[in-house]
Amino acid sequence: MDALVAATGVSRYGIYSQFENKHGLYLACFELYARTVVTPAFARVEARGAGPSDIRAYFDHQIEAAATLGLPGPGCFMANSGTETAPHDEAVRAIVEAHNARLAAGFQNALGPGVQAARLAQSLVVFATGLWSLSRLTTDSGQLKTCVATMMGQIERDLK
Amino acid sequence: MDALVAATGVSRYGIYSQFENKHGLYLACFELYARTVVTPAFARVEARGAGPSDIRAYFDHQIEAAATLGLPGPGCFMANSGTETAPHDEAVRAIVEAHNARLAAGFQNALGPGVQAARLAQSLVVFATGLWSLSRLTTDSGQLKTCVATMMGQIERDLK
DNA sequence: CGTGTCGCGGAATGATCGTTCTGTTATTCT
DNA sequence: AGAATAACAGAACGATCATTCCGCGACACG
Repeated sequence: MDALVAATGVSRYGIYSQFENKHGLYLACFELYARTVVTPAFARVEARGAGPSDIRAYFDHQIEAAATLGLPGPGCFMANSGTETAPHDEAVRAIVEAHNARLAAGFQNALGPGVQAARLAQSLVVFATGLWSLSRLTTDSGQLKTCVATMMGQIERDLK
Repeated sequence: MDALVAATGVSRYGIYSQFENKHGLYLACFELYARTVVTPAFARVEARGAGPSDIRAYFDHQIEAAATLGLPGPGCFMANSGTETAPHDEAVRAIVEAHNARLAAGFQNALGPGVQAARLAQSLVVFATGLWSLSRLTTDSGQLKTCVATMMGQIERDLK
């Protein structure tokens, strides 16, 4: 909380008058993150008429952004919370699972209908989770991009 | 530390006489985990003459074991530490990166030589990281197995 | 101009946690 | 058997952290 006060310039009083406690603030962060980070980045994948190339662009753009801010980076707030706090916090678990379901739906939107596309979409959620996790360790954005290219190349080949 | 004393039956004195401090104990856990968990589970992938089916068996067996102990489970100690502590702890970062390199080498051993196999192996590391992360959230082992089947199906098709 | 309210900085509070210390018991060696 | 060592349980200490409290200043409004 001290770090938060120092970084934001908001007083403890101000924070505790807006949020019940630290946990409430934490939960509020998910909504903000989903609206200001996930939605803009994922919009093209969720748009009508999206295709596999939009998935590829989504990954590449996110990697590029992370590389610009400096790798290893903070990764994805949703993915981090999924491994760190979700197992001990039912509210967080529900949020992260809803987020993963959103990702799966978005991927399937871009991959087209069919059971095989659904399976691929689910696998892409797994892949994305691992990718953001690795982005917290590696300094090499090229390695991440290669993985995306490999994965997407397989998927595009598979869809034909 | 209290939980550790209660769970192991070892006294604080005993713990602190074997390890310098909590961090030293934590680092020692990685060696134990690698030797008693990773090595036995991953042996068939690393063995000479291994093939893609051994990778598939490795994943399926790990999922089965996790489901037996109860899903959502603890996931993988290496993967968890990679997202949680490695970013703030250089020693942990080195350990987890070495582990990931080991995984990549093992996967490539089972996929055969060639630059494409190397790329697939790297993507499998990403996939595995995401898979253990998801195993901390889901209660459905079938979902995890489906992802493995999808991923391995693609890879085996690609190698031909 | 005075009064009341709001928000602030920062000190107090209470809990938790890693680590150390103390008195006691078990064990080993002579 | 007796002395010395080792190991233990649990109390004590110091630090950190979330949360609350308090005194002060700024601003609004009568």
